[in-house]
Amino acid sequence: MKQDKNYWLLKSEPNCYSIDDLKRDKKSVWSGVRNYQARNFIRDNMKKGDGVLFYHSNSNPSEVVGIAKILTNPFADPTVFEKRNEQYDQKSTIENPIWYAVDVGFVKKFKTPITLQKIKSDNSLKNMTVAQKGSRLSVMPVLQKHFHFFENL
DNA sequence: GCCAACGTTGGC
DNA sequence: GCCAACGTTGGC
Repeated sequence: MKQDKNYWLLKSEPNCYSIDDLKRDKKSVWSGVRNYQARNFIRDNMKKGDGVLFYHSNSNPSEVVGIAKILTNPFADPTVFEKRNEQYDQKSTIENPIWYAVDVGFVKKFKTPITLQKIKSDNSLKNMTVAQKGSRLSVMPVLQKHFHFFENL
């Protein structure tokens, strides 16, 4: 695993879990990811101390609303073991998990969010993965230079 | 292993 | 609500 700090964009639907929820809770378990590509990012590259852009998807408008940070290294997604969860029956164990989660901590909420439209129209931001057509991943890597733009807002 | 059918995501 | 862009499922 690389030593350098990595940066991520995490999507959440605000009516499900918003930046205000994270601000209130201070931290939250980022669980329930059931996409293999997103899983691989979490499992293989995400680690304690990484930076996070918090993004509201399916929103009006969709936008980056704040900064968060990764508080833990990846661990077995606990929602897999909930009996009423449809994932309960699969062969995911603590020793050999299929799905992973991390703890995410609140850092700050922007006074003015950066809309997807703004990202797409900004020459230095428009090549971000989130601005690309058809990108549906809920977890995606972010370049350091892009993270710094948001961090310095 | 191919691929059609179906389900989901998410911008608009 | 529409639909493009995926991902998943299952018959063959």
